Amino acid sequence: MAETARHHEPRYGIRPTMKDVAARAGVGLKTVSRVVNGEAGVTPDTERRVMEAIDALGFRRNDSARVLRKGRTASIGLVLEDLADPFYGPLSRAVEEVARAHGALLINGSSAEDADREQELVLAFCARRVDGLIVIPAGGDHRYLEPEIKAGVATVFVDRPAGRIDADAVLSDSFGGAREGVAHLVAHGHRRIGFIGDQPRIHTATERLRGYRAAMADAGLAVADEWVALGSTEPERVREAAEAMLSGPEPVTAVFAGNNRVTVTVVRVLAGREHPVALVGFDDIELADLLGITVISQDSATLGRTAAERLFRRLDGVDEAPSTVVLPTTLIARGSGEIRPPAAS
Amino acid sequence: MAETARHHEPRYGIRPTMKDVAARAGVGLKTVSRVVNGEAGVTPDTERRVMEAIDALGFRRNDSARVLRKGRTASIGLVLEDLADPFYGPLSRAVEEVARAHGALLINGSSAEDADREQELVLAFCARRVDGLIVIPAGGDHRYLEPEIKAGVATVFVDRPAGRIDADAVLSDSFGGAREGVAHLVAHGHRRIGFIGDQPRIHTATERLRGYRAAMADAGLAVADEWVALGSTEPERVREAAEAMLSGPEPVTAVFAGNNRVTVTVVRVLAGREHPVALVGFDDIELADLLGITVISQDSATLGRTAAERLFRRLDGVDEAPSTVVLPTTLIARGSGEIRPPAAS
DNA sequence: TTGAAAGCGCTAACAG
DNA sequence: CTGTTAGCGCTTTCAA
Repeated sequence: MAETARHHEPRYGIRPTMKDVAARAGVGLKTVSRVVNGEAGVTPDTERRVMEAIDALGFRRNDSARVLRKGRTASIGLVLEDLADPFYGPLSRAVEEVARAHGALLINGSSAEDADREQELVLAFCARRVDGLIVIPAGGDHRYLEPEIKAGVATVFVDRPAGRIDADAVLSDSFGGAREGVAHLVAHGHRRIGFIGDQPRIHTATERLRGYRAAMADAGLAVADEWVALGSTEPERVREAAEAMLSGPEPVTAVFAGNNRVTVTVVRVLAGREHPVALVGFDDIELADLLGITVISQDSATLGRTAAERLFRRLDGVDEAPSTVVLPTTLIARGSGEIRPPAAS
Repeated sequence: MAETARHHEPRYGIRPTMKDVAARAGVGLKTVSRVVNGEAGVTPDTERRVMEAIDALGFRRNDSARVLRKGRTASIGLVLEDLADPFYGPLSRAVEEVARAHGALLINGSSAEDADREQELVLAFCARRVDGLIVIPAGGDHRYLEPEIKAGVATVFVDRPAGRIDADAVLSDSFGGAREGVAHLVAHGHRRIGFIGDQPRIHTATERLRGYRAAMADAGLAVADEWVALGSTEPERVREAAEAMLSGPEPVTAVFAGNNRVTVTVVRVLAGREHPVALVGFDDIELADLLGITVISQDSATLGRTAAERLFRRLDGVDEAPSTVVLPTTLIARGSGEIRPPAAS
């Protein structure tokens, strides 16, 4: 173990290669490769010697070189909006599990809802030669992906469809879910219902708004402009929007919240109010059961798993036309959505 | 756009290389490399021709080859326990932000609290030649990392210290936080306080238990065996543990929950009970403000950011002895921790 | 300003 | 069963 000649110790930052292992074990380079990759055709004795050399040297195969030679990286890239959002954690984890089952690693990136950043991440992943890409798009134009897809990078969009290209997508039923949620409020006697959602450039936001309008139309109810607020999900903005539609001569008696961020803030606003206001939110939230929040639940883990499975099916060579899967949502009644409007209303 | 000779179209799955770009632009390979990497010494006219060829061919530099030559990958690996746990989302996101600021990509993996899986992930990351590693350890022995660290892979442990090697670590003050939380309960009149925590092999679990015992000792209170339950954070297990210590002849009048998973379940258990029981939980939880849950808050994003900054300082060549940073926790009183024990107690 | 040649560490193809 | 050679796509070095 202890070497006397200090300059013979492995230098810091230098990694042994297969060549080094081969020299130490007194075998050929290819034999080392065989052992490292568990290929057949190596004497147990030779294998043992190679193994010893590997351990002694602390050898670890350089996958960059391997990738360069083999063409495949056994890794996939996931671009989402914000890993810190509790909606994306389970999604990301589900993707990871599927990747793991296929022996692939996951590279992650948050676009922060910025189209340029999305593109930057996607292209960086492509430069790393990920085998496939799962994208929750921030931008609305994905033609920049055409050369990549042509080059064989499998791509699946999740939560929102791709823009201006034909690609696989796995979505939740935003329209249907919102429609059901708003219909639920209508069924409990509400006539003046507000909608607070994310920015209109986000597909799910407009789909949910469409669902809201459909439900109102189904019930023969007009929608006042002041009842609809699309924009950032920053707490201040949501708070202002909520307070605006809850005051004035004709306040709403119920609110439909367009996503988990909005719901959380609306719950806080409503908690500080005298008269109860009904609420249904899109996306389930932790502890919503204890707070009695009625929600339209979408399972983000299923979204991720479904997308990842589709991706690997493509990587396994399945060659069918791109298609879109829409996953159903579930209404979970817990109280807040069953509050009736004040009698005078 | 439309090519008539179908067999002249780029074949599916084949990517253009710098050589292809060079041929098309009528320049040398190195000139393409210069343009792609924004190096000086290229005529604007030449550059334009190269750019055109790049766009026409849909060329994207192969970073595997680049890495093989340069030695650095501009990527770091993050191994955590479970990306779906809301505690790790912000941590991961914070690491990502720092990495981004340093031009590095993030490879992510969940160990699922399994030591073998942790090692598997870490070594896979090392094979990809990540420049650095941020690890939330699941296992207790990290000697397998010695060759990697010797080879120059910067490594920082987060949330829990490394086992059997000397390495940088960024931790929360589990001991001090738990001690403060339990002291808070004592200050509100409690004498019989339960502790429900994670598995004893997890460092933070035992540290928090130590803090609990210290606070009890500080107050001159004995701890009955039935008041302490360490184990899985599965809801059923936590529920059973909570119900056990809340029943019997001498039930606890307050519970200290060892982490966010435990807190969530305990809150559910207590919600179904007749008499109020005090609760302080380690980790803040979304909507805990609305539920009035008193917590010992630790900022997981700060944990991640601090670790990542330290990692990049190492990568920038700072060469000091490994050290441990302990971040303070904050008690946030919201009601559940200020409930007093029943008078008869 | 530009390009030719060498080589990073590995695997594929082929020989012995 | 084992080893040799070529070459993946890029950057480095050096020469023009």
